[in-house]
Amino acid sequence: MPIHSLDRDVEERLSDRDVRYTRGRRRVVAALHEADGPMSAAELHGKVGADVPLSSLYRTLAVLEETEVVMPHFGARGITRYELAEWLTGHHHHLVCVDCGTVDDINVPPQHEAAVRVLVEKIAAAAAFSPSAHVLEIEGSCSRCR
Amino acid sequence: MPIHSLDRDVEERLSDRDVRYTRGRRRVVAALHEADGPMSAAELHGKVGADVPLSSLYRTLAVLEETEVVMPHFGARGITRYELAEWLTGHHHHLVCVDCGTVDDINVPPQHEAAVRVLVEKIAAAAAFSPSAHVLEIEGSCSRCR
DNA sequence: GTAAGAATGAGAACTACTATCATTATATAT
DNA sequence: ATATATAATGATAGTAGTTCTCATTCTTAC
Ligand SMILES: [Mn+2]
Ligand SMILES: [Mn+2]
Ligand SMILES: [Zn+2]
Ligand SMILES: [Zn+2]
Repeated sequence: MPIHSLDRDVEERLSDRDVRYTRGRRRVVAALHEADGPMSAAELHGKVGADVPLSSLYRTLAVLEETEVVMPHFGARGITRYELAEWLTGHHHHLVCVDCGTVDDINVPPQHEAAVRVLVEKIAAAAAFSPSAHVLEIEGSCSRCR
Repeated sequence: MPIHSLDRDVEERLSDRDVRYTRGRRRVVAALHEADGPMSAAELHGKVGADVPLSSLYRTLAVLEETEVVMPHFGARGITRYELAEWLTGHHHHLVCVDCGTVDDINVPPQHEAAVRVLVEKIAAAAAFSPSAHVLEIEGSCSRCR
């Protein structure tokens, strides 16, 4: 998705909720748009510039999470990373580096995704659990660590 | 797996690495064995008894993690939960409650597990990534929250 | 038993994150 | 355009979860 259309979508979502889409918030959304996987507060701090205070960054992330513009990811080494919500990016999965913790997005072709969904339904049904979503993460060593 | 055979396996693993299998460590392993999903340090503290200091509990968990008797799980709301490693429990997946964060083990019948593995291989291959493991978590509301 | 090394307990320290509050920016009304 | 109300921000203090330090106690090997 091009940045301007993303920006328009986020703008609309925020204005619907009477939340302002300020310069600081735009910078975070842009940084997440450029990223190729979820980013931690510290990583974002480096990317959007250290002049943005960490407290503001955390608050911005909290606001964007409440408005469902971003989603938290808790999958690696206990640090929270954020990514744009799937209604903005499309559903996808992750490659997680077991050595350094880096998380990269991976797009799954539709037929495989459909197969995953079917499997999840079957597995959940056997436990009388009705799934609202699934998370599939593939672990291995990233190119930097290999 | 019965507790005494689990205990024997852990004992052997630790003695192979010249690490002692002490009373405190046994209590943590037993608590994890009785649990039906990964447990946080706080939850374990409640279960093994508040007389065990938290610092000792954390250290015990660190030792058991280094020796690969337990594995950390980072999937819910940023708190680390521990479970017995899969060489002790068998490979399995998780049902994660999106409301309260509870994580429950779910066993996947072999044919479905095989299908998951095949899918993971295909998806990873498309990204030139060679997977060492996969994590499949099914999200929904647990029985308590429903 | 004694000596050496390992484990433990108490508490300090650290890191990621959250809350507070005074200041600044923005939006709306006039 | 100015005034007023409200929202966002920055600096900083506070909190929760986790790790580190070090003195003491327990185990193991001799
Ligand atoms: Mn992602
Ligand atoms: Mn489990
Ligand atoms: Zn890596
Ligand atoms: Zn629940």
